[in-house]
Amino acid sequence: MTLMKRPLSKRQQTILNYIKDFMGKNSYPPTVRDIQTGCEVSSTSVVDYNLQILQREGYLQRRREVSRGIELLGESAASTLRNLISVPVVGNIAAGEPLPLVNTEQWNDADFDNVDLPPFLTKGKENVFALRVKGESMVDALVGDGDLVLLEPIEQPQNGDMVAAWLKDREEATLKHFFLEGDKVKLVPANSYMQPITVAAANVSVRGRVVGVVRTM
Amino acid sequence: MTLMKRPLSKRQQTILNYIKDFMGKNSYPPTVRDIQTGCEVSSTSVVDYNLQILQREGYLQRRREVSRGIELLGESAASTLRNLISVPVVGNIAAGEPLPLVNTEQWNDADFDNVDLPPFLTKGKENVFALRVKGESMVDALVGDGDLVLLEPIEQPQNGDMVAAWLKDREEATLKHFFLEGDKVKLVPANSYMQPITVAAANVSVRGRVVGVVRTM
DNA sequence: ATTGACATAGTACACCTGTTCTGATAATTT
DNA sequence: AAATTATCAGAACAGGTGTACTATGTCAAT
Repeated sequence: MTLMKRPLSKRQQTILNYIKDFMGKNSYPPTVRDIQTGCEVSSTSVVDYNLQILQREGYLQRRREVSRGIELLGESAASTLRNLISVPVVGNIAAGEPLPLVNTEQWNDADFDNVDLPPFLTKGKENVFALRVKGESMVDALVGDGDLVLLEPIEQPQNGDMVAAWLKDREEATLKHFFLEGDKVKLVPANSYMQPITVAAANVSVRGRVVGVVRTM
Repeated sequence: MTLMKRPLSKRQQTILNYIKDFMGKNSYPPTVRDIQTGCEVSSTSVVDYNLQILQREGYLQRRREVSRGIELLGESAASTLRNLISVPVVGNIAAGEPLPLVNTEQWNDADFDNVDLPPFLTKGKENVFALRVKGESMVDALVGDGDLVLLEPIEQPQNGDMVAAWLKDREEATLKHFFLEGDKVKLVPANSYMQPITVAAANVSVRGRVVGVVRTM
């Protein structure tokens, strides 16, 4: 979830996300030197310096006298749960805004805000990512402003998959059921009150298969 | 299903319980010397010796090369999961089907299917329950067939809350934003393309406030 | 009594790890 | 430009921490 405290520097954000990721995987907190190498910092003192700031800003608690004495606070603490999958929110999805390209291999979770979800919401997949919906343009997919769409990176969607696609000529992002019909693609809304559209296959750039939607109020 | 393990000695039981307790309180595992003093053992080697046995018997996993490299396994790990909230799916919500009454106090989670959700989806509340949506009648709330609606039991909704309500005369369940206007209730859909309705307050039976929606595909 | 597996003590060592110190660089303010 | 603050780099120290080693005690089976 998006943090709304005083803005953290990029390095502080990276460190915080690294700690979350580490604790999710290892059940014990990282050492200063774990963070140093994991975040590619050149000195332990820099880690210590930024940990002090993260503590002062209330993101974590330290027990200076003991090793690995880091405790995450607030929302950050959720990621200490085992079996949860940390999903990076890599960008927004809106009608006029291009869909961000996701490179599953090279992205670093530490660079994004993360949400921690149970496996049944991510199909157990490790490489699921999320997009935040801006605006009301996805209502025909039963998705509203502020919702989180969970996507599995996919190249070749199956007919019937709900996909996130970029329509090049319309300059529009959309969430619809995908059907390949010859050299055309038929896109069917999730909301049966809306009408399907058919466009040239070359005009459609699929970015991922929708595996879930999450909304909080 | 439970594997018949070899019985643990009193000291091993003590150590195992100490580790659980420690991790529950501190969010990081104890050191060998923490265990030594905490369990009143006279030597670190004795702790090490018993930890080897606990590992061999499958109660925990050790990362010998790192400090505090203890991970609880099996049932022992349950205490690490304490932050996940188990939400019972107490029934369905559909246009013609009455909303099930939920008695927060007496229900037994074991009687229902449960989903385990991270706190950010349940507002951290312990008594959230879920309803499975049947049919397409909730599309004006951006909720489709099969979706899971998360509800917090509530008696007196605030104006603007999204609530699950039963309209007595129409015999219809619905999800809408609630506004009390004198002796009437105005119900506004989440989907701005749909129209609000206004009904007599006595005709509306509110069952809970919607805190989230979850959809998997 | 002897043996051998199990369990416990005490001690010491080597590496892990948090911390501190000094200094340098970058960004921002005066 | 000068001053101030924020951030980073490198190195070194001190105590924390896992582990190894040896010795002792317990107890049942032989």
